[in-house]
Amino acid sequence: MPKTDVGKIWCLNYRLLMSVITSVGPDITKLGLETKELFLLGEVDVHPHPAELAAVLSMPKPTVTMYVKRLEAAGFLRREIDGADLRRHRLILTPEGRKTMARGLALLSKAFGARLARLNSAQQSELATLLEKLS
Amino acid sequence: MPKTDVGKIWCLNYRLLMSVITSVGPDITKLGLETKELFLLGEVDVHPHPAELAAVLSMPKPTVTMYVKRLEAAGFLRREIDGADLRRHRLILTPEGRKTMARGLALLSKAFGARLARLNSAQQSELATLLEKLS
DNA sequence: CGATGATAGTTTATTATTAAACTAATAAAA
DNA sequence: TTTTATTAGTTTAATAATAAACTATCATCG
Repeated sequence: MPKTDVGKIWCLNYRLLMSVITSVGPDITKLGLETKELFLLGEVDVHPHPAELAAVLSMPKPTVTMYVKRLEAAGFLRREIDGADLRRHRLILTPEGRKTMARGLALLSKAFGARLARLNSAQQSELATLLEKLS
Repeated sequence: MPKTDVGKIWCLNYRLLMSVITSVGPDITKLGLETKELFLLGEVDVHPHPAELAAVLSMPKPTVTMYVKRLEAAGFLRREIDGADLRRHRLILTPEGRKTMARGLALLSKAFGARLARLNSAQQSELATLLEKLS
């Protein structure tokens, strides 16, 4: 069996993601946030501190600052100062933010699902399993 | 078996790609190009026209214009006017560009390969096949 | 305790990206 | 053949993202 071309898998995967993002972008924007802001919202429950978010999402800290500022202004999240460490800000999704996040992720799932529809059911499960192992 | 959470898998996959990109970024920069410029170089053989590249890579056309300009200035590719259609520019990798592309993709493969190593050889082939159908 | 180094988050100044408008060439239709 | 509509690529003008430098707080060590 020929050795798998890692670079090729990489490029395919990259293109897939970018194309899904591009296709849902406009619909997500209609919800009142940008795609990357949606990703951030999606991680807030698990990683409520900006520094963690920057690390998990591979974003520079100032980028997180800016997104958080916008998301807060839009009423999707609020911040509390962490009593135990006055430097840290604990981010909390508002009910509105949670609702919007769910809608956004649903759009994303739908778009990704549309691609997935090219595969039969068994292949979809297989792909899910493989990607899960990689993450 | 529970129904797979498409959105969750998608987010995991997204984070995987971003984290790989971020980790190799500095090394790729040392080769004299940016990560996204490398992706572009990698598609030039198959899609030699800027408009196609924009579509395939989900990039706006002006972004391609700018990257091409830089890559040409750096000596990694050159352009010819397509005789059959004077609007179109055919992009061609220079030997130097091809060498640099190979090096960059090797860096990417190495970083991604570390993750991919969690799959056995058959699973890697399977993943490649599935992603190809999705792209 | 102080002092020194590290961390959280922000601000500022710069660079990167892109939407909108444009030129030039082709294709299609009248 | 002249419109008219499309397509390829670029330029310009504006926005988005980020590196570098900063403030404030915490942690460690003498």
